Amino acid sequence: MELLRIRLEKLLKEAVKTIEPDFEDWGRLVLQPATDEKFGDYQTNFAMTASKIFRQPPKIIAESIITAIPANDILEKAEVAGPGFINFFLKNSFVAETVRKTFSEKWDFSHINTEGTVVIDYSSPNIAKPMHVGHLRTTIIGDSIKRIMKFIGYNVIADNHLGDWGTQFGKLIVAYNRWLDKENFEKDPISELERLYIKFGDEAEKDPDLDELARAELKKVQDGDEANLALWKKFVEITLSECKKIYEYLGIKFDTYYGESFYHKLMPKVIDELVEKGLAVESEGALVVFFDEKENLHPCIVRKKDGAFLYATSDLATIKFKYENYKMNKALYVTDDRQAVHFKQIFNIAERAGWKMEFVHIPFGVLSFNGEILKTRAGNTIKLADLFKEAESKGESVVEEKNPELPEDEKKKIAKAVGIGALKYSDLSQNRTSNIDFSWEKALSFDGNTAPYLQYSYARVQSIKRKAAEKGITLDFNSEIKIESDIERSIAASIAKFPECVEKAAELYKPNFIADHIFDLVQKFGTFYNSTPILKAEPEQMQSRILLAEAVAQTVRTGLDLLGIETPEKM
RNA sequence: GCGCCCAUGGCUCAGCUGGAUAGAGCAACGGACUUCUAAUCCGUAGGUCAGAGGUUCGAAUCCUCUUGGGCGUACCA
Repeated sequence: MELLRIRLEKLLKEAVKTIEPDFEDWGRLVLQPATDEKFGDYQTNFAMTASKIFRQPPKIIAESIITAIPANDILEKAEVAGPGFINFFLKNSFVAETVRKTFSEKWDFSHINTEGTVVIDYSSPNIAKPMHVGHLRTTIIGDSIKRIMKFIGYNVIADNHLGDWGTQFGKLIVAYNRWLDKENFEKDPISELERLYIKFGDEAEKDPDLDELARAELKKVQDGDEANLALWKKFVEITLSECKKIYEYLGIKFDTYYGESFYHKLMPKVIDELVEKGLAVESEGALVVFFDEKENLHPCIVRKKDGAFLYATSDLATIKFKYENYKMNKALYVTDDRQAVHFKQIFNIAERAGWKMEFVHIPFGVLSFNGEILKTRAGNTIKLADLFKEAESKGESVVEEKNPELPEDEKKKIAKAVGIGALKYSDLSQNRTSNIDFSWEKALSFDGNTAPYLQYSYARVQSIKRKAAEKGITLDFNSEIKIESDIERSIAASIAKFPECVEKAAELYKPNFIADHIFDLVQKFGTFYNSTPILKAEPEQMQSRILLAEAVAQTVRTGLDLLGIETPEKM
């Protein structure tokens, strides 16, 4: 089904062509959702921006556009307003029919170029360090963006670019060889690795030579030293299996796990190519790429003086690999804001190397706790296991209170969906660029603009449907939805415009647009629900109202699904 | 020093890349459960959008400067 905006744009274009046949600057013709319902459904400021070109006052242009709009069955009226806006009011019948069609038809996003592959790099934990809350943002935001891109119709590959080849291995090997607690390692390998990592940091502060040793050990890994390679492999296996448990728990799936080690063998060739193309030159013993002065970027080291590769090298290798193995549309990177400069450098180098594709760094704000940035070394992290447990138990206590008669396993499932939903939503519902100071209270809030609130509305609709079924009423998806009140009109319009908000979310990589939209929809539904009887209405009215409620529920479910949040049938 | 991000009611945040009277949620206050789940709903109160200039029909949004915060700045990722 065509988006409403696209439908309307076509009409508008026809109208403009009629009054100004030579006009071609269609980029100017922007249709926006109305800022207030009293201004209708959509508005355009075209008449104002075109005023200079057409050499006429905005209001005159607006008037002639309105009269030139071809006959159609979607528009109730169009009005000139304020300094020259044109406000468009859609017919109730058209909006209602659009809502009804959402039950059987998919939205058509063919006006967006989705050709080729989109690779999205997110989560990407550092192997051998335990994941903590700090890793949650990239994971949750990345997963949501992946879902959104897929919904639009992109062919998406979710890539977990594991940090499995970096400095931490050198440090860990040094620590492992010196301070390993064998018993603990066998019992709980992850926590022993964490202990060793922290221990190394503490020791290195007293003895800076240790860092040098660590670098040497890392180099040995990268050069294929057997003993070190075996240790490396062990560390990777241990942490990766732990990470995968977390992903499974969160309902997050990756298509590829091409970590840095995967690209290692490609790196020398990347370096060769950069040197060949005159991009990388030697400086102070290292191999470095310099940038044009106007870029305002500091030089980027692609090979250390000891011959080892780094983060930049592996990212460049990744890009070259993508360029050669996929028909790339976009390469997306979801990492925190502090890496912005790194990606500017990498993208600039890749472009100069001729690895053509669209690069987007999708940054998010840094997560802190009590004002301090979370660091494994500082020991101020919140363990994911604790966070998840807390989320579930809070969910459990509410379910227990509201629905004690449900079977235990269902209560458990609901508790998890609600608790984890609240957690994910607290992050996804705000603009990703803001820095967040983690708060238990906020992360696990169930009231107001939260996932449980949205899930609750969904569950209420399911409950109505169950009650209807008990009464022997069957849902007829072909029957008409009749808009009988302002609130119903408002709800229907919100549902019909939902895909446009997904489109916007995809364009700007901002899941919070979706959260905003469904929250607004659900608030309206709350008003409707509390003021309008459904099951006690006359048969025809009842059918129409149930369908509208069902459309709300389906939109909420779709929206929450795009955020990676589940919708239980009861709660 | 240079660069990036940020500043919106008491608190936490939206604000769809310049639109009409700046919106929510918490918290506060007053109302609504013999009625489809009160994890809800209705209402009241609360703002010089950090400050000053500029751009224009029109600025929280764009430009410049100032103040105050966060971050990054060649061998970490």
